[in-house]
Amino acid sequence: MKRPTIMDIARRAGVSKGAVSMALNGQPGVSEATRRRILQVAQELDWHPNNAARALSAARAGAIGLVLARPARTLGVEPFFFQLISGLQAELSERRIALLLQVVDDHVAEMELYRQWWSERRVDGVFVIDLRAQDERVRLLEKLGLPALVIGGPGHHGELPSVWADDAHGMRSIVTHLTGLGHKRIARVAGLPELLHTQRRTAAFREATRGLAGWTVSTDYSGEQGAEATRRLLAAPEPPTAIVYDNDVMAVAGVAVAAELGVPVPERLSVVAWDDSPLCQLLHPQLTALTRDTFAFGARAARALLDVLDGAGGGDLEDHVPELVARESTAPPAP
Amino acid sequence: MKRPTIMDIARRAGVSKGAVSMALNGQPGVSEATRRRILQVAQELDWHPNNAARALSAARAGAIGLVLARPARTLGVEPFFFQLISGLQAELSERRIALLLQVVDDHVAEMELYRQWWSERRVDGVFVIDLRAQDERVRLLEKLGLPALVIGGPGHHGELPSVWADDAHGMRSIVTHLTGLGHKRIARVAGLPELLHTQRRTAAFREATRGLAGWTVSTDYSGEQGAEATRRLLAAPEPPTAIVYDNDVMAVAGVAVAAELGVPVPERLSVVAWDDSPLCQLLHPQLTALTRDTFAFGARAARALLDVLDGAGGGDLEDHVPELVARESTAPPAP
DNA sequence: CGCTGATGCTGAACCGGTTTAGGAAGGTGC
DNA sequence: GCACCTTCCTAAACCGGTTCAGCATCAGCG
Repeated sequence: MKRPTIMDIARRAGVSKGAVSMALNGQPGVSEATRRRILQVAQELDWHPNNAARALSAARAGAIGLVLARPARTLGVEPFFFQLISGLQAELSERRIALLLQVVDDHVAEMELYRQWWSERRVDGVFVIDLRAQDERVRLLEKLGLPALVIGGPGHHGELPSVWADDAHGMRSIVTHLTGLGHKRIARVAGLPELLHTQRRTAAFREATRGLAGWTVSTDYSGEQGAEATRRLLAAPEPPTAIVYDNDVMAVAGVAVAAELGVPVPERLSVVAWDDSPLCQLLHPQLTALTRDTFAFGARAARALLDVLDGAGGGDLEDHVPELVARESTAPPAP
Repeated sequence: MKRPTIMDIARRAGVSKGAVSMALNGQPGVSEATRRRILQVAQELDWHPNNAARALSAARAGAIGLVLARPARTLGVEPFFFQLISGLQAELSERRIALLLQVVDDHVAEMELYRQWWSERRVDGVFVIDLRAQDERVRLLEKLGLPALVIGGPGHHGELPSVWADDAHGMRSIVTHLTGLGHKRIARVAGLPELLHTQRRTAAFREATRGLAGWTVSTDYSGEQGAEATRRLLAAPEPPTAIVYDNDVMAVAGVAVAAELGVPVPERLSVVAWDDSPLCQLLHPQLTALTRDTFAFGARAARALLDVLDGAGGGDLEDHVPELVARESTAPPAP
């Protein structure tokens, strides 16, 4: 099949290609009558702009990049990312902007990719996730002048705009729920300690458990390490009566370990998952979880970046506060 | 920061831009000495080709598209897709080809997107997944002449090349394992019945369970429906002694339901998952599963599509046969 | 020595859009 | 009647690459 170009339209409508371009982009410079005629012809021919040509002359790529730099093994299982991507996508596709997805091994490769994308003009901007303290990526993106939106703030994202949820509030609501039930020995199985949002949750957890026995162990977010951490916690001389997990996958693994060790949930151990997913409701008992609308979060993030590209917006944007859904995995501790 | 163009290199090397282009692309037409000088200058200036310009003149987009047309809810949980995408990616990025990912609601939207991508020349080709019988997408792609690789054959993919795994063999190895243990009442919780690979597995299952009590129930691949199906199966007057699940998520849900109903696994119910994942090893008992190297499968698929774009290859390509890993969730049936 | 062919390079056309300088036509003010 | 301003449109330049016809240069050969 032959693709029609702007010249084909111009010929059929009996005008110059410049006029066609103006008409199709809603620019002033053509009469209303001519504009209608041109649009009519464009529709007849089923014309769509050649993306490369437009990108070349208008200096926009029509694409946004997203790099995932967690090891594929830990990624695979987390519903969070797919929800986020779906949300980003939903917003971008309305503006006919594509999402370039790339999975890399580490931050070095990620930064190399930013350089490459920038110098090839492949993307108009990028989403940055899993922010760390003094994150090098922020400096690089600022230096390159590649528009970027940091998903997960606040703080440490320099001049880049960011969208974030209130981790501290979420953590407080979890601990309040547990202490309300009477728990005094609360452990937390955290995700990657170098991530900023992990650090914020850790600080909030420490603050909220002041006066109680509260301690945090770190993992890489994988189910394996979640299981391993749970095993160690429950084997301690004075095991916790409640465990808070930093994601749903580790919580599921934790419940499995408890069952294996003969520790009934919630009778002798309460479990809370950060991030909800169908998984949490499949299990027996169903997991108490902190839910957030990740799809909507993604959509909001995409809109924020688009605003930046349009020259508007910027700065920090706080997302809705996540909500705790109490299910069957939390109960008062055994006396 | 200012991006250098091919003209900047030409000026600094004292040659024409045509010569620079030839040198950088390894085309004949320049002497070895000049080529080295040009490459040297390009490196000094840290030049990278402008993707849009290259796409416009060379009529290649430098990108491959992948559309996911399952509802986001069922997608989120499956490790399979992330593994597949990582594999595709790994191969594509070596050739500096980007992956465009889009999540849509249904096949209609998917086909619309193919039209759009085609007319905008956004991609050089696409991967097609979740093939159905008499799939309309195949006809559309053939009509458009948009290069495509069907992941999951054989059959029903028209003239399009395809990469696939032997579902029938996998199913036979599962049933053989179960009958070898002595099972005579085997149920199967299948995925979406309209998908071709589901149909192939169903046919193979029927064939392999000939002479036994074997039956299949359909789901949408989600954990919820997997749980629901399990509940119904176990409530029957003569429940199965083994259940084969079409993915890991449903198998996990099934085990949870069994626990809830007080049916011990594997003593009174054996469980096998099609597709392995860390999830299967976290559970207690660990799940017997059919494992395949999805990452490698993705990489192979990407290579196959690249071959097609290069004018080579085509036709059917069979992937390695998946392998059954026996763990703790299968055992002889209760007497 | 003149012819042939290969080699190495230049200059220009081209891909399909966007943008801008400028010109024709028509209306307005004095 | 003439200067001046809008409105609507055309022609051409431009984005940054690739490709190709054609021109010099030089070696090989009869």
